[in-house]
Amino acid sequence: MAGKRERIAIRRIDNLAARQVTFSKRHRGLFKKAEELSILCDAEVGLVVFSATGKLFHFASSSMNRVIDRYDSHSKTLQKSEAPSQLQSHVDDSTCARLREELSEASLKLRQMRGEELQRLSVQQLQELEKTLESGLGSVLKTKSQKILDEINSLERKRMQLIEENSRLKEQVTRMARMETQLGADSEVVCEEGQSSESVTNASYPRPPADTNDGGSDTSLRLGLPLFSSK
Amino acid sequence: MAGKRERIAIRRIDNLAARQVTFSKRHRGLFKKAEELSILCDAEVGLVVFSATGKLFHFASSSMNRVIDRYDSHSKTLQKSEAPSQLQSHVDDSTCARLREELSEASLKLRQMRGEELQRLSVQQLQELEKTLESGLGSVLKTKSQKILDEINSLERKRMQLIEENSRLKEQVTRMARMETQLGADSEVVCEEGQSSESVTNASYPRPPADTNDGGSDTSLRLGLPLFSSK
DNA sequence: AGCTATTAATAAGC
DNA sequence: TGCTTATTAATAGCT
Repeated sequence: MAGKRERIAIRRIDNLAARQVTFSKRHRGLFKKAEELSILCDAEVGLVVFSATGKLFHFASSSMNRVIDRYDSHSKTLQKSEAPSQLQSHVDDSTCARLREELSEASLKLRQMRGEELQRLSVQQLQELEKTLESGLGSVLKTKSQKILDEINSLERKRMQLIEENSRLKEQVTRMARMETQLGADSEVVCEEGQSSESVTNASYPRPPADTNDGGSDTSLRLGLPLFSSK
Repeated sequence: MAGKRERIAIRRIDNLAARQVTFSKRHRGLFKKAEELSILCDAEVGLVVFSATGKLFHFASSSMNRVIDRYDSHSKTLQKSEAPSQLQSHVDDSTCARLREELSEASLKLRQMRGEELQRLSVQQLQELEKTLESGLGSVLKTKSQKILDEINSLERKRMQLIEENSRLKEQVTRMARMETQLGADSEVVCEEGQSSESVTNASYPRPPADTNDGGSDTSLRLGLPLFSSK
C-alpha cells in the first residue's frame, strides 16, 4: 500500500484532482527550495505563483517590492519618465471592471469545455456544451487531416522532384563514364570511392527546406476522419 | 571516489567557492522545478534570483511583466495610499492592458475549441487540442449521464410516493362508499359525476413540485456513456 | 566540470 | 488534506 512511482512526463496534468494534489505538493517543495537557496547561498530570491484557480502564493527573501524593484532596474534601461501626472490614456475603471468580468466568464467557459466545473450546469446546458465540443472536435480532426494530407502531398512532390533530378544525374554519370571509357584509361576520377552509379539513388541529399519536423516519436496520429474529405 | 554526503544545515555557507558551487547547482534545480510546476499544474510562475555576486536569473511561465502586474493587482487590494498625485482607485493602464491580453488569448482559445481559426495551429497543437476536447467531452457526457440518472431516480421516488398516497385515498374512498351504502339511500353525494372509485387511480394530481421541465421536444438525449458509470 | 553515495522530493494509494 | 511508501530526482563532497 504505497508508492509505485513512475516518472511522469512534464506536461499539463489532465485530471483536475490529480493536478491540484500535485500543485499542493510541488508548490510547497518549490518554496522550500527557494528559501534554502536564498539562505545557503546568500541570494536574493523572489517567487510568485498563481495556481490554476487564481490563488496567489509568494515568497521573497527580502521583500517582494525590493526584488521587483531590483529586477526592474536590472532588466530595464527602459526609461521610467512617467513621473509627471500622466493624464493621457487613462482607461477608466468601468472598462477594467468589464474586462475582468468578461475574462472570468471566458475562463469559466474554458474550464467547462475542458470538463471542469460542470456540476452547476443543467442537462440542457450540458447537452449544448456536448454539441459544441463535438462540433469543435470534428473541425479539429478535419483540419488535422487536411494538414497531414497537405504535408504528404508536399513530401510526395518533393520526392518526385528528387527522383527526377536523380535520373538526370544518373544519366549524366553514365554518360561521363562512357566518355571516360572512350578517352581510354587515364585514371579513375569519377567513381572514386567505390560508389557505383547504382547507388546514386540512395545517396543522401541535404534536407529539404523547412519541414524538419521529423517527430519520429508519434506514429499514432489518429485521423478520426476519412483522410480524403468530401468538402 | 564519491559522495559521502551528510545532510547540511540550512544556513549561509561560509566558504565562498563552496557557496558558489552550491548556488550554481541549486539554482538550476530551482528553475527546473519552477518550470515543471507551471507546466504540470497550469500555474503562472515568476521567479527572480540574484546571486550573491549580483547576477540576475529569472524565469516566468508567461512573462515577468505579466506576473508582476498580476501580483500587484492581487496585493493592491490592501493598499490605497499610493499614487498621491492621482485620483485614487485608478487601476493603472498596465493592468488593463494585461486584462485585454488575457481576454483576447482566452477568446482565441475558446474559438479554437469551437473549431474556428485552426489554420495556424501545427499538427502537434491540433493533436493536443483534440485530446483536450475528447477529455472534456468525456467529462460532459459523464456529468450529463449522472444528472439524468439522478433525475430518473428522483422521479421514481416521487412516483412511488404518489402511488402510496393513491392507495390510501382509494381505500378511504371505498370505505366511505361502504358507509354511504349502510346509511341507506338518502341521496347521491359522493359519486356525483359518474366518477367511479376505480377511476381514482387515474385522477390528475397537481404537478409534483419543481421539475416542471417536461421538455417534450427532446427525446434524443444521447448519453454516450454507460448510464451506470463505474467511477 | 564529472561522478556516486545519500538525502530529499514526490507519485500513488488510503 | 495528511500520512505512508516505493522510486525517482536532486545534490554534497570529491576529483
